[in-house]
Amino acid sequence: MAGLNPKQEEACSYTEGPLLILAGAGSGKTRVITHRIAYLIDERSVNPYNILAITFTNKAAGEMRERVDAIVGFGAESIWVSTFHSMCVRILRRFYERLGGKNNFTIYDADDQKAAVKEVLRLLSLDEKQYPVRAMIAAISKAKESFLSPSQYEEQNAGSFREQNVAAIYREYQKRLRSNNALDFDDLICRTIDLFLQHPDVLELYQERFRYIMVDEYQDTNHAQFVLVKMLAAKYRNLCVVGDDDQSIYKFRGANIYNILNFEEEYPDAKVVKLEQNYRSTANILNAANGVIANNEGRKDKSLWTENPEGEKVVFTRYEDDRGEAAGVAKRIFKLLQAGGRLSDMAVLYRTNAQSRILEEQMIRENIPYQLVGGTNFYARKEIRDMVGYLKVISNPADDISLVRIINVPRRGIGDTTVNRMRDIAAERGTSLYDVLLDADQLPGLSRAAGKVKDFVELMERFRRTAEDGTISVLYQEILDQTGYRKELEQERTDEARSRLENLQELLNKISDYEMHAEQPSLVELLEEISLVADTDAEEDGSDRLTMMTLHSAKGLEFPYVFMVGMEERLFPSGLSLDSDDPDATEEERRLCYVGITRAMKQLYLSAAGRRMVNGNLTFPAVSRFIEEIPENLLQKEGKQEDADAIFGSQDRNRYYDEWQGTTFRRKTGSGYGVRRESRPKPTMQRGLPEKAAVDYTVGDTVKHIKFGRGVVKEMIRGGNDYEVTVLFDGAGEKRMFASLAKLRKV
DNA sequence: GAACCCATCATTTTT
DNA sequence: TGATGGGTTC
Repeated sequence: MAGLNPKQEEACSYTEGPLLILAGAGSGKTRVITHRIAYLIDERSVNPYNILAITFTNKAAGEMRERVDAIVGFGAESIWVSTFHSMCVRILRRFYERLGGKNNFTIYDADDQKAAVKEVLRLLSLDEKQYPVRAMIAAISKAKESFLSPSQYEEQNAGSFREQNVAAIYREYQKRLRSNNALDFDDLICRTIDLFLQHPDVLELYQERFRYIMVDEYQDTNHAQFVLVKMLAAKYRNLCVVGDDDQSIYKFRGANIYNILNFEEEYPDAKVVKLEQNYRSTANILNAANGVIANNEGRKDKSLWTENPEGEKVVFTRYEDDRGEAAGVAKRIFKLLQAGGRLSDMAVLYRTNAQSRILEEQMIRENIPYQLVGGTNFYARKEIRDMVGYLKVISNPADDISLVRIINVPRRGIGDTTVNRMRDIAAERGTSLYDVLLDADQLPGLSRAAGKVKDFVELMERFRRTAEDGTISVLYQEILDQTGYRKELEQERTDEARSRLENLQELLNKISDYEMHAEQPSLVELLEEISLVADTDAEEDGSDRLTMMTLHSAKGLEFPYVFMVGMEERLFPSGLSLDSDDPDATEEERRLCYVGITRAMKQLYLSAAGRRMVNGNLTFPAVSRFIEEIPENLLQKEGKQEDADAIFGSQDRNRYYDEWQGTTFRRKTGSGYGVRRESRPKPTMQRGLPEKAAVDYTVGDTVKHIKFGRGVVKEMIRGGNDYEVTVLFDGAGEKRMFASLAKLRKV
């Protein structure tokens, strides 16, 4: 195991029984996981077929797959590298009938859920104000995660009138999903658990298959996922979980930090390995991070250290206002560029998406190319959702939610009244809406609309026939043309319509791409990928751009130069977390700060503004407590450090803490900034740099890879003592891999 | 059914 | 500030 430190090596070679790897930021976690897999196969003769590696995001799964392929070579493809959700889909597609479902089920995403809840609220005549859709979805999700059925939920909250209604919403929601033959994301996990509980033979099948299980980002697992893993690992108990409690930042979406904190109680015989050597950051940056996180209680005891040089001090700049901050960041970026830095080495991180606007405006003004990561994703766009809606109905006509979405898009004279009447009939008959449409001409009271409904069903039936014997891309084009969707946009002749058309073209590209690469393309599988793979897997256009994103999106990434803006009380840590009665809320913000700081490799710039526009209000925020938690000797402070003094003269800072609400002013209308946002550049994936290696080839050489065969080295980037090698293979196309992992031989 | 006006409301996000 | 959703009007 060349190039691993003793702890890493220990983690790789401990293969039997439960293992907890506490992997600090930048400690070479992914390397350990991939090496461990290789070790299992090479040294312990484990059949790759018996290995399961679970990650959280598709991106992580993709990267791991690539690295595993590169290091393992032949046989690697039989390792399951998967997200929780795609693993469950795969299992359910095979066995869902055992639970009485149909295996062509549709997966409902957040938007579909929202539509379903809204329908339920209307049905139950409940007020959206009192029962906000978001909160209802959260409540349902939470209930599912703790395996509470609607009735159990009702019982548990028997005392509360409101909760009784929530239970009713949950019940109706679930009923709807069932009759629509749809599962939401939580169902994917929970129904798989149901399947295992009700059919022990199926569970055993997978226990036998997955004799070695690894879970990455274990601190992000929720309760249901914990249970699922536990069931799978129950027989062989070869469960290795990797995570960092200090990087747990997703409590708000169900992550349960106790899964990792209590792992040793759950598995008393567990071995614990701590990876505490950081290879990423300078000592100053790392110590700043340590200083901040030390203020949290209830964490696993560990302290990151590094052999890296001390480096520059962490810079903290207080700007007069938010615009000044954006300008200051831009100015600093120019300085870095002059000194030979590259934009792709820099990132600006912020707490809330709302902060991006002012930064974007500044970057546009200064002609600094940038990319936003995250934000609205491709599949959330209206035109895409519409087209996907058509595909969903074609694939699963029972999907009422999607049917209602598209039945009058583009306008075809089937208005709300008609739809509601037909829904009533469907409810009466106990059939799906689509079944009602099928005999629209027999229906009473639809006189005028009946013809239009009939036209629509005929259209849909034609699509279904195409779906049966044509390709998906042909079907897609047919939908675009025969519904008049394309024509309508073409006639609009606005920038927006043009961009929508481009997106529709992009979707076609994705579909064709899928058809070319899938082993056995099917509409069901395509839709599954669309639902499960949220973000556009970025075309890496390779152009040199600044990256801007939220702190959350930055997890798992690294950049030589990092800017963390808006280091202000009530922005970061967020006001909501400070007002929360949950003491962990502020600790989670601190972990988020820790995550942000540890993204930086060479230089970290922190900043705050003395005046900031928040939700249309002018505020005078105090400097974030996190700044004060960084040891003074690591900080280089710039700008006016006093708080609202800049505006109010000499007032006590703490007064502004207390009275911040009193110091906000409503902004008068009319001002506004001149620059409008351009269409957003598409998000691009970033990947981290690894560590060591000695190589006997260089750019231009022909090399051989165990799996991909012959190829020519196109590029070698040094990262630490490793090389990131880009090879153009004769068969497999261009691949990037690490010299230390890929067993490349010069030919 | 579409265009407009007003009121309301604001973390973080992947699957 | 801005996005969004509901209600109103033509």
